[in-house]
Amino acid sequence: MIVVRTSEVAPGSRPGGCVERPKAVDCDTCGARALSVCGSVGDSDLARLGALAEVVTLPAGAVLTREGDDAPYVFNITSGSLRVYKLLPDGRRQITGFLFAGDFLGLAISEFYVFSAEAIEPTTVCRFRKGPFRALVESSRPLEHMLLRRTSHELAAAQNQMLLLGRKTAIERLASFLLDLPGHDPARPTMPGHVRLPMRRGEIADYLGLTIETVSRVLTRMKAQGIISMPSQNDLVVERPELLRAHAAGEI
Amino acid sequence: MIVVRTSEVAPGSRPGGCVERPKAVDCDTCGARALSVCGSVGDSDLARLGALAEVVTLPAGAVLTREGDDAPYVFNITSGSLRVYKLLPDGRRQITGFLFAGDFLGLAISEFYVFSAEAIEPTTVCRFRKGPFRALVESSRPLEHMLLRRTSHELAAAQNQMLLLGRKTAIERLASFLLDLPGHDPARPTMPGHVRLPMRRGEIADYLGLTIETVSRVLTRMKAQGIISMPSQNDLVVERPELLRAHAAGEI
DNA sequence: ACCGTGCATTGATCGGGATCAAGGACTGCG
DNA sequence: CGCAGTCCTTGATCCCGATCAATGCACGGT
Repeated sequence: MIVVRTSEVAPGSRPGGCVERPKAVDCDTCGARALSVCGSVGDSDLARLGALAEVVTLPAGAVLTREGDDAPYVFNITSGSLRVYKLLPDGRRQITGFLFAGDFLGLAISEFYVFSAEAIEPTTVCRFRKGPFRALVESSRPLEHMLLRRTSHELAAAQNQMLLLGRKTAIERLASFLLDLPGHDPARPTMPGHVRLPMRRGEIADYLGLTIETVSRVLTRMKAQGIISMPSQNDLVVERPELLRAHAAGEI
Repeated sequence: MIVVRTSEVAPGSRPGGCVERPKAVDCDTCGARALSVCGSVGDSDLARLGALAEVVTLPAGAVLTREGDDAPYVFNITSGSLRVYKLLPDGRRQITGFLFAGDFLGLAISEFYVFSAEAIEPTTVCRFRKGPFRALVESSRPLEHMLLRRTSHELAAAQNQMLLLGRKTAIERLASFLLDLPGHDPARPTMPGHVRLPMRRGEIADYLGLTIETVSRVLTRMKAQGIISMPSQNDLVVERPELLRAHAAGEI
């Protein structure tokens, strides 16, 4: 039995504090469409999707799902970011993933949520009732195909995370994490190597199977070695991507 | 950088030693059919599946796939067991799963294998060329549906394994592992609580993110506490399932 | 400007599991 | 049967990351 500092458990969460403002949905102007499952369906199916969708606006810390609760919805993130996690009875937390605009939540469909999900920052999601959504999936071949593709990719990512959690050292975990974050694709018009860290140290720690202190120490060490720099606590610049990649692969 | 005892890396593997004996396939008499994706398709699709299938017989230690290799096949296990794993360059190994009769390998489909897979004991699999298999999936709605269901379940299992690897203690990991192994469903006519361990200690260790020594010590401790008994090295009886469950959940 | 609060960093110490190192047990084979 | 090879168990010691404990820092409220 391991006692966990209670402040680490879902720090900003306010049970039931999820502010919901269902609005009319306009998929045509949705910035996340190209990134999400919605981008794979034709016009008629998109109209049906839009008819099913409710836009929900979440303030930072709002609870979207709670592990074990009845699961009436699946979600598509349109902006912001979420933490998805599982808890042990004594409060130990494993964050299984961070979700960003375009990501889909609810692939591991079951009668009950098998994870909790909370907004890290102000976030908007499209919410679908599971029943009608399933019916739409039944009738839309491209949508089901896209879901299978996405689920397969998530599974592959999960297997990489198992390698990380089971066998990598602290610095290798951080290096892998920083490379996986959005912000490395050269297609984007942002500063190259610039990575935004919307989550706190405690969330990084719970994602990587480490503690806050170790995360902080490793980041400090990386700064000292010139591998990264941090303009602010939540912004990071990869100065030596090749070193980061070598660490991530366990080659150093 | 961490040096790994080379004997731990794929101990019994013989590169290229996969003995292949393609035979005519008779799905009707296949004992694994009820357990596998094949069980979900109608007679006509089953006939097409059977036409695509090649039965491959693997001796213990044979290599089925190698991470990074070109991936022409997907597989369905009909008997025996496999280890599926990923390696770091220095030989550290993370086993992402053990597969048994009825399990499907190749859900995380890509152009290249993203994992290695080897037979733990004498094993038979049905092998399908990826292209024709995909075409069949395209044309069979129930098959695609079944694949999505299976992939979703695997994803949920992977998330549980992340919790295990990131946050559970050694005894909690072993307890969870023993409960997840086949042999606990009351439907089966075997001795209740009896579990077969076809894999070696080193494989259990690499699955749970531990070392051989720790696995051995924890099993010894569990025996001393009367939670389990071990008639032989590869056979285990759960004497106190409620204690095992409490440990697995992290409640002790 | 001054706190108060929450998060991040840094330092000192601890401990669970890794590593190092023998033994012991099982299995197949001459 | 004896022997070799392989795997498993057990003991001694070590070390990476956890834990305990301040301190630093940014921001918001008054």
